[in-house]
Amino acid sequence: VTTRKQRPGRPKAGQTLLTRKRILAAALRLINEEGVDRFSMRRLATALGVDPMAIYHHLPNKEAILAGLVPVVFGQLQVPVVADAGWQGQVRAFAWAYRNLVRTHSNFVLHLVSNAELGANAALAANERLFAALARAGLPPAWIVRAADVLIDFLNGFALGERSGQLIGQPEERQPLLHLLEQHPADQFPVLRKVYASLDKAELAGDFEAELEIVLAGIEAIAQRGNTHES
Amino acid sequence: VTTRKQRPGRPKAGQTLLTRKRILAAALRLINEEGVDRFSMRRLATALGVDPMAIYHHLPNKEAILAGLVPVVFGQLQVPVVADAGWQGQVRAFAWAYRNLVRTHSNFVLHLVSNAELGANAALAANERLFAALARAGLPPAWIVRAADVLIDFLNGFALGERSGQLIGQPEERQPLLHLLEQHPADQFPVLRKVYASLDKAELAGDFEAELEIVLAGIEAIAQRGNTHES
DNA sequence: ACCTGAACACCGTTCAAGT
DNA sequence: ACCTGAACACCGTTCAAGT
Repeated sequence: VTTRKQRPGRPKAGQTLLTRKRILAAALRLINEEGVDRFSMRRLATALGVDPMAIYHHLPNKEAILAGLVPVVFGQLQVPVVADAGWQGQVRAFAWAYRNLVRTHSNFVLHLVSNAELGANAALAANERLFAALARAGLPPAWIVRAADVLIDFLNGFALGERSGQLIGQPEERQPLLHLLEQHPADQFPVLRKVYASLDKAELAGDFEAELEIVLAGIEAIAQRGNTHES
Repeated sequence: VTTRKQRPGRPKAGQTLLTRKRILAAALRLINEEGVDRFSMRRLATALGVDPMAIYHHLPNKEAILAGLVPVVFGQLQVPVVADAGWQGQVRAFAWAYRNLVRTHSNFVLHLVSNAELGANAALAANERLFAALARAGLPPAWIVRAADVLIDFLNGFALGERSGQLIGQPEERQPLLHLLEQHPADQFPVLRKVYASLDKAELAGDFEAELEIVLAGIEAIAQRGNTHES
């Protein structure tokens, strides 16, 4: 006779083990800990102490879990109100709040950036504050949208660079790139060598404040062009 | 007696079916056609008309295939030499070349952006030209690196937005966002509503040239600050 | 109503075997 | 040397069954 397998079963009769909320919370924790790639329905079920298929009773599929996480994460975006600051101060406040958010949920936001559709919901809540700040700069509507696009692209790109070595132009931890440079013949990439050679150690790290300043300066320049050209 | 399965076998004796080059070319074609997510060793083998395991004789694993694709793709980055242009003209030439590259291989570059490590190699070839252009602007080394970071973040972000609806601040095809806006109560997101309402149809599309102009204006402003503050 | 478990159609990769 | 095929440890998801 074969031995019976131990079944989990319900711990308390009539009581619900799983809820949408509990599933989403566990999913976000898993994703933050080990990334979206390693996140799976089966691992999520194990983390919840439940059969993999139990989840499907509360959320239709894996995509729905990721979509459900969007408002959970972006609901945490808290832009402080800075009453006595100009539009640049407002944009800075937004930028830092956004950066803090994507830092604490970098694995998930990373996935959003390259997938989208998911992000449209998040876009609403995030953009409202940013648009308001940019409107204060006196930009015409079309330029508000463009400035917001450039800023968010920068914020996402910077966040991506911080967590993963770097790609083409990501800040921070530039050592891998320097290491690669050493492996090439000395006559290759002269400009890169010269620039990096003249940086001190502190300057090798990505400087969020400084790079944000470039974007702000660009927006300001456009705003001023509008003031002199028109009205 | 069961029937024997037809075996593929080698078409011509002593002749090599697979090469690293052929595998990489097929992989890039597959990725361009259906994305990195749907790309698998088994599908690649099918496309090559070969047993899935045959590939492992030429490349050690899936990651090696993606890594091998980096020089293939970024080797195609061709920045035209614009002799009679200032630094802004040089940067514009780079920006357009980069944009064209990521457009034709958007699925792959998209994957690079959120993975990195892979990209360090690509970074070298791409950044050399960009750094040279930025050096002409009279920027100090630390600011060359920052300006390059901001520009590449913008270029990657814009490319991402073009191919996938949009995330938080991606350009082009803003209809999903507008659609979402309509589904919310009319008193929510007043600034977003006002801005989008005053845009005409043409302005709803992302404007690469205009957004690039913001970044260039920012870099220029920083370069001029340096000229007046120092030296 | 809520959960389980077998099943199906997929993955990447190892390893022994064929030619 | 180069390719095959069985096998292993995974996936997401459907569906019938249990309580």
